Amino acid sequence: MVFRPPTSCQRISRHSGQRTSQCPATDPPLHFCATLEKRSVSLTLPGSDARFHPRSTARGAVMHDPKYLRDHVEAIRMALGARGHDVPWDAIRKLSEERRMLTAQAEQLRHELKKGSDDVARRRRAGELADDVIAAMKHIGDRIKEIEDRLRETEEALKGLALRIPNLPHETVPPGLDASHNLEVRRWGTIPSFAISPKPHWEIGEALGILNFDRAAKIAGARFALLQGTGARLERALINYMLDVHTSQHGYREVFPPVIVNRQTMTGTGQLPKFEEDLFRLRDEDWFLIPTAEVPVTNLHRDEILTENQLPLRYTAYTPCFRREAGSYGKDTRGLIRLHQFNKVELVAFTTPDQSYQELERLTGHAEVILRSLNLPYRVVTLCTGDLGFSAAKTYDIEVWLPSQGHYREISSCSNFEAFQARRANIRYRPGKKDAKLEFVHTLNGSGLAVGRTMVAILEHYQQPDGSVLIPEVLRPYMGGMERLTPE
RNA sequence: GGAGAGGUGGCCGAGUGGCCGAAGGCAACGGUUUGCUAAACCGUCGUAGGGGCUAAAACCCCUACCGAGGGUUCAAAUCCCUCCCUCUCCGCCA
Repeated sequence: MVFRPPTSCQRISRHSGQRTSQCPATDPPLHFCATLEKRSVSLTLPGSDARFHPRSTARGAVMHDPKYLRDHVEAIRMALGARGHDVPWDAIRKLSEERRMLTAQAEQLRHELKKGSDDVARRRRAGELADDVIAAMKHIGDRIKEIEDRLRETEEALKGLALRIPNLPHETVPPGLDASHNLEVRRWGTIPSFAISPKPHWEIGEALGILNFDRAAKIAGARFALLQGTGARLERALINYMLDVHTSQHGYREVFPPVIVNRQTMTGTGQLPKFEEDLFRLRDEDWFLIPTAEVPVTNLHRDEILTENQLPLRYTAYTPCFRREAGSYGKDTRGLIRLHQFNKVELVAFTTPDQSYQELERLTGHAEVILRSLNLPYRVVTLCTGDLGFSAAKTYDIEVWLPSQGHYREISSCSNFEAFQARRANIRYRPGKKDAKLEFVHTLNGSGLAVGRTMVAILEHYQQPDGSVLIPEVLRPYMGGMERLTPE
């Protein structure tokens, strides 16, 4: 298996709107994902100027120039390397060409039909008969119907496949197979040494009486947690503290969105169609529980046209998050690390393309501020191509040190999606320059932070030999001045 | 859950079968006027796909789009059906 991350991604300034402003309610637009339009993928491909413009009309996605698409299918496939391993490229290419052909035929016939109809109108007005034209047009109308039926099928098939193509990694993303190839960027804080071996957070919490997993299992099942007393209050304190910092110090606007969303919303941010098995879906409805606030908050501006001077837009949201955790059997079965329901404060940003990587650094820094103020040691790693999520172009994971496990664990994940989500969700902006075309915004988000895992880190770092746990100073105002958790 | 009203361009809002990509207004942009601002006046002004011409644009031609999907018709924003969404009233409810 060969990994070919895009090695030299020279930017070419090209922007192009590509969709109508309507977005079918249950039929998300076709997006060949990828930020290709903004990058020249430097591969040995002829004429690959990296433009890749699917088109969508109210009928759905429609195809264009086959040679063009073929170039791009190839360019994307090469650039994705192993990330594109399970994408059916041949089928995409074949369907693309078919769509191109059918579109051309349909357009030609519609042109004739239009002219014929005008002719009928003209003759009627002149008081002439038009029966011959009417007969001919009737025939053409039937042929159009046939072709459009085939076209519709082709488009649906193509769209279904194209929505499964992941985003392209940014040029600064290190190549690699899996998490072991992630690149550490920086560390902060000192890893503490404990006189006796530090207890895991669930032992600490259960001894304090603030965590109860037996009851959670009774009322819900495995991978749920019950917080009690000061534990519940600490969770609430963390949420409030994080929101306060992000709104008053970092300039984010607080939102509190629905945690149940529809299929189109899930498709806009990239959870669907590929990852349905990771989501909780409501019975009898095309509704899903959100796995992260990224989903509703990024979709705030779906199908909207923003103005450049509105950007950047920065939102923060506290929501519960729900994940099936399918395929994680046996991992992190104890404690608060991996639950079906957990709390998270999320940061979401919309920017112009030229600012998004600056924004990624900024946003990551905002998440780090929380850890620093809690005095929790952490490191930042850049995910390698093999570990990168489906929709992301670049991701920094922030990992907090967990004393009981003796290693760093993810507590935040901050990503730039470039235009990938904006394309799927049709979020555009009008550049300030006169005569400027509409462009897709860039979207970003990051946890700031995962509340449950922050609780884990606090319990473990602030545990005392007598079984109590000190409350970090910045949280004390949120705890009624309380300085220490003691057995309840 | 019951009854009703409505979804048209960035926004508001006309438009009941052909000359409608769609009047008018607002906003925006360019200009004239102006001490500055404002006002007035003139002009431009939807999006996407394909093709032509280009070094690339501009520009020209074709096609699609009036909530979504389907139907009737030579021809649909306009007529019919289904669905989605919004609003109002009634009932129920945190």
